[in-house]
Amino acid sequence: MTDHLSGLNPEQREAVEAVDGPLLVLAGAGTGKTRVLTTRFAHILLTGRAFPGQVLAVTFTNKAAREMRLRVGAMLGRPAEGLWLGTFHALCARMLRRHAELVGLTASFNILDADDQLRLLKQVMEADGLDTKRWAPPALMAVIQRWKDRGLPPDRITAAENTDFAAGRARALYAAYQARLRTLNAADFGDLLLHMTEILRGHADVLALYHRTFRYILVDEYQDTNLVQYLWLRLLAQSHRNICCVGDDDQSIYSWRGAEVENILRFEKDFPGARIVRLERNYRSTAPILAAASGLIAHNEGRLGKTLFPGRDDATGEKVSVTGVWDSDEEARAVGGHIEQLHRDGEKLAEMAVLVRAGFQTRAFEERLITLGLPYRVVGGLRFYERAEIRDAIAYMRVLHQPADDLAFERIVNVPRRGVGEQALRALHTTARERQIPLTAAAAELIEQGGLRGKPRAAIGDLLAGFARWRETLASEGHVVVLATLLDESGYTEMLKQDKSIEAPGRLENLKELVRALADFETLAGFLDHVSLVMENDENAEGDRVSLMTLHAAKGLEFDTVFLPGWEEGLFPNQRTMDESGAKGLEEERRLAYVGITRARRRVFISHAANRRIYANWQSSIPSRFIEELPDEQVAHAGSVALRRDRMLAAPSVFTGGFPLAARRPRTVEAWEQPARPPREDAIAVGARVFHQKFGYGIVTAAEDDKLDIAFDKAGDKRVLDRFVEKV
DNA sequence: AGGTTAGTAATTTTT
DNA sequence: TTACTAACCT
Repeated sequence: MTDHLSGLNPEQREAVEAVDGPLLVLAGAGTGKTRVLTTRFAHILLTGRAFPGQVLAVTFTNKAAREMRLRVGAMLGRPAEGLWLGTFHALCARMLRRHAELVGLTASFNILDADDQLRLLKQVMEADGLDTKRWAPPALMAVIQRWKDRGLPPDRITAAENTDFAAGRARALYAAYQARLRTLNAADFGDLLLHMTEILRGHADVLALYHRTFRYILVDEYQDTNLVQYLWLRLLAQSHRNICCVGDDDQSIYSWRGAEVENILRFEKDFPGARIVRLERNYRSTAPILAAASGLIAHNEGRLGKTLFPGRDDATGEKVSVTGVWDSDEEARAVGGHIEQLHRDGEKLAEMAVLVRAGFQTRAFEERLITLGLPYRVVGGLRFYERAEIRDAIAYMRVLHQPADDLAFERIVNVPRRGVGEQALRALHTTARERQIPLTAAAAELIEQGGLRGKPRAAIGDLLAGFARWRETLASEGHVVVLATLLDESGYTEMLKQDKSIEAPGRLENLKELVRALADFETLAGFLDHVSLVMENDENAEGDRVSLMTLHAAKGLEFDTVFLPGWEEGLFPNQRTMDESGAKGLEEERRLAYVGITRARRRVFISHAANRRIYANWQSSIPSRFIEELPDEQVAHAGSVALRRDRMLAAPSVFTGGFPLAARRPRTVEAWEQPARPPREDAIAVGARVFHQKFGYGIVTAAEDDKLDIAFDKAGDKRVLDRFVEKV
């Protein structure tokens, strides 16, 4: 009976066993947070307090939800089914489909992604006669999203709130946007929470239904909740108050997305009599890493206050290394060299990560790793379902499934090019608006009545006939076959085959992958919901590779070795954050630094460059204040003494800007040089046509050992290692 | 309708 | 520097 409790430390055990009443678990980095949460879940079920369907477990990411499901299942000894376990958005979508009519939608409403949202909003703004050059749609989108984050529908926006955008037109535009969503039978991400909260607030019977259903509530990453998520939780928890929130105020790094740390700081006030358990024993990192992280985060005010201490006896280890380098190129070389050295000493590449403040920083490291021949993966970036070709294919499927999906139809009506331009589209829109019918219906009508002529008429007619045909294929052959058919018959694959750009072959591959992915779903509707809610991107996950990602993307992960480059004022802490959010922004940047350091089990390498290229020109920069804030005794300034003096002598004046290239001679350590490798067997000869993952197709112009000079069709002349190309 | 060019802007982004 | 958009040309 208590099997699942063995191996927990006293605090963890307390957090698991305090089942009744409100509980806040303050879980520092690496203190077994997930373990507590899953064990608590299993404990509730195993002690017979609730059936699986009576526990509501909320996470932020699909990944976290998947992991929890897996681990709960393992503890129960059977697959965990029938659980209300998922992300805020997925759970709300599931609930909202039951009560959609209460907010003017039907159960089969569409969930729009960021792209659709923006296009729709832009249309609304243009319809209102707003100059979208002067007033950027993304800016208004952000305003609207912040309102939704705070649980505010248009009618609850006060005049005082409404001054920011386009001289007070934001509220009216918001209302118009919501009206458009309703006519399209669609909801955006924010709506899932907003609608559900409104329903729970306004319909006592629905609220009572969920009070009866959910006897226990578990919440992960509570520090990242926004106001509407908090309201939703509070409504659901208000009768029994069996709510357990797990979080770490020191890891709150999403305030710019509407997250409010105050939610966690206020927990005791919101739930009087709440118990608070602190998890401070860290089982992940060495003592110096923990001390460095703690020393840094201590500079923040307004914390609930936790101190991480080593939970392992063997937690001695290397000091945190801080290195100053001349410029960003040297930084990339140094990091690459360290990675290579560690790899040669037997460390796994998959146990190393380079964590940067902003996405563009990964490029320098990518290039360096390519040169060194070290495999890597970039985490984040464009997700699979966000790629243009995938979104196009899905748009076709959406129209197939739901002919009234105007946004999807608009996306593909001229992709591939069919000669349908602005004119034709405007005619469709006009008819659709006048007759209050969807675009596809308007198109059919216009063709019938001769409202369209020439090329557009034939093209749109063909497309509509195509959809009719594909709908039959869907009925007879199923959704997997229809996608392949449709891509061929619409000319989409042909378009990509004709496309000579570097990306085209990859795009075709992605579409094949999409067809494969589609086979995992029983129905088209199920697949489309998955696409909206579970945008994930797992390719490249396999194999021993170095990880490159932003600090934000690294939250929740851990590695033996972590590289933290670019610790310079302006870049990290980021100037724009400080300009926009002042002292609060700085504290969030510091938490980001804290997250970065605490990702490491054994080694942390921080570096800062004296010169960095920003767009076209070089700029000199000074080390991040966070470096000074690290406790001295935990830090080893590797090689920086000489470099510091060097920098003082050679650094260009801020006023002169650039400096002669000759001064930029890096001091690359010899040991980092490329090790000799045996030549590969299927050696590629001069004149061979090859394909490179990053540079595309090209012709080999020279070969020397394992290095090839290649004239790429698009990317120009490059020298690359032979194992990165394949013969075609 | 579609391709070309000039001008502008450039974090982080769990869903 | 690059990437994207809006105006401009064919």
